Amino acid sequence: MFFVSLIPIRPELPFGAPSERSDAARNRERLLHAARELVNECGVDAFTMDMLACRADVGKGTVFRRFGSRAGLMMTLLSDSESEFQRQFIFGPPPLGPGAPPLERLIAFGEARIKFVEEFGELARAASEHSPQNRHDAPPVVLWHRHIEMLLREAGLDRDPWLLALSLGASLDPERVLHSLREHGIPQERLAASWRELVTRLLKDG
Amino acid sequence: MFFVSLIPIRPELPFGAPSERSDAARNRERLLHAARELVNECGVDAFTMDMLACRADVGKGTVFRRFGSRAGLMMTLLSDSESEFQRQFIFGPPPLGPGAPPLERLIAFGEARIKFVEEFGELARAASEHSPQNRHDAPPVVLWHRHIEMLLREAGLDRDPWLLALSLGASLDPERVLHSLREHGIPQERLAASWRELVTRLLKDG
DNA sequence: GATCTAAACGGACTACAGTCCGGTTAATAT
DNA sequence: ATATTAACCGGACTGTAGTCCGTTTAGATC
Repeated sequence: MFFVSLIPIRPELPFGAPSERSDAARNRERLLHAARELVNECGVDAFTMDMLACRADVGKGTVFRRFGSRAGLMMTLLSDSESEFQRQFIFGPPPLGPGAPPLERLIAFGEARIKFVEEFGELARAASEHSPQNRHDAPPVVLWHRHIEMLLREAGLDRDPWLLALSLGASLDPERVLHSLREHGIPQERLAASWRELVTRLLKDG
Repeated sequence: MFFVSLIPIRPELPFGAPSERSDAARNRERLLHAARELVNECGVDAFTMDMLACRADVGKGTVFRRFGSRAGLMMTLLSDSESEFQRQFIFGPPPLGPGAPPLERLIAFGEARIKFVEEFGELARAASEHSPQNRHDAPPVVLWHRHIEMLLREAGLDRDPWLLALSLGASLDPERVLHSLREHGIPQERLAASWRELVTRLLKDG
């Protein structure tokens, strides 16, 4: 059994916080506000960092100092939703949260993730674009990967559950799921059913 | 049973080929030669289209007229190896080719794909970068996706084998496999073993 | 309040993919 | 040989992410 704690998506101020300067704080708020506005107005894909700098009335350098990259900004925008999702599968009610048998939790996890992607997929995809590092090793990704691994272990799959979790996780990748939903028009329910089928077969008789 | 034919990776000259002009042919050769040279010299990631145009002593417009995009060029560079891979799992000897039971073919397919990525992964990744379309719907991808689907069907998995094949395929995605190999230092054999475990469990008692 | 300094700022600059369009040329017809 | 023309060519141009560095300023110290 592990000890899992919520992982902050974008750890602001690494440790002994020398507390943010007031102008910096003001600009961060302005930027986040403008970013949300712009994403609503023209969508994630048409959104550019120049537009953001302009709208927030701030220099471009400031934007990048704050968020590091376009992907970093997207992560920040996603951070609250991602935390909420984490909260649900770690502390929430069963079958997603603890209390249900591992197979049921896995099924629920897939379903929930698919819904998450339906809602925030564009952001999530943009958050890992142009960076395999972000895609595979970002804190939230690592966390739900470990979650799957733990459930596999509980279900008695002891043959390299880490890699197995990686494979399962792959099929829930935002880009893939989004592509199935949007490009192939596959309904959420069918994706969820396929996931259920997959993990059910996998966990059958330990 | 389907009728499968080799899919040309980059269908040169769409249909009623009006035959390429001689200067165009010359330039295509020059470009391919220069591209291979440059990829060898500085690696896929450092490779730029400007470098290519310069090295081949050709205008930039010509490069893009020929290959459409960076990803398109990478596909072209990959095309021969990809065709060879296709040949092996469609016509080659068992267990990869026809003749072995589906589970064994599936296992062999994963192993072969992992080796392929070990060798050509950087190219393959670059060929689908910046384009979910390329990543998921490029002809070779569609082909091996259908191959997996067929094997699943043969093995008696009739519950939405198309989507199941998509999920399995996801774990063989070049970017993922490459990331495991290079970033996490996971040896090829361990990936292959995990794949074997995955599909074996999945196909157990139809 | 004056001084100091590290942090934050802004916007010009670079790198790269991809587009555009006026000029050139290979192939064909005459 | 000459004319014709559709395909081809080059390279200047655009859009966007990300960097750099001289300037400004918040906030702490005296």
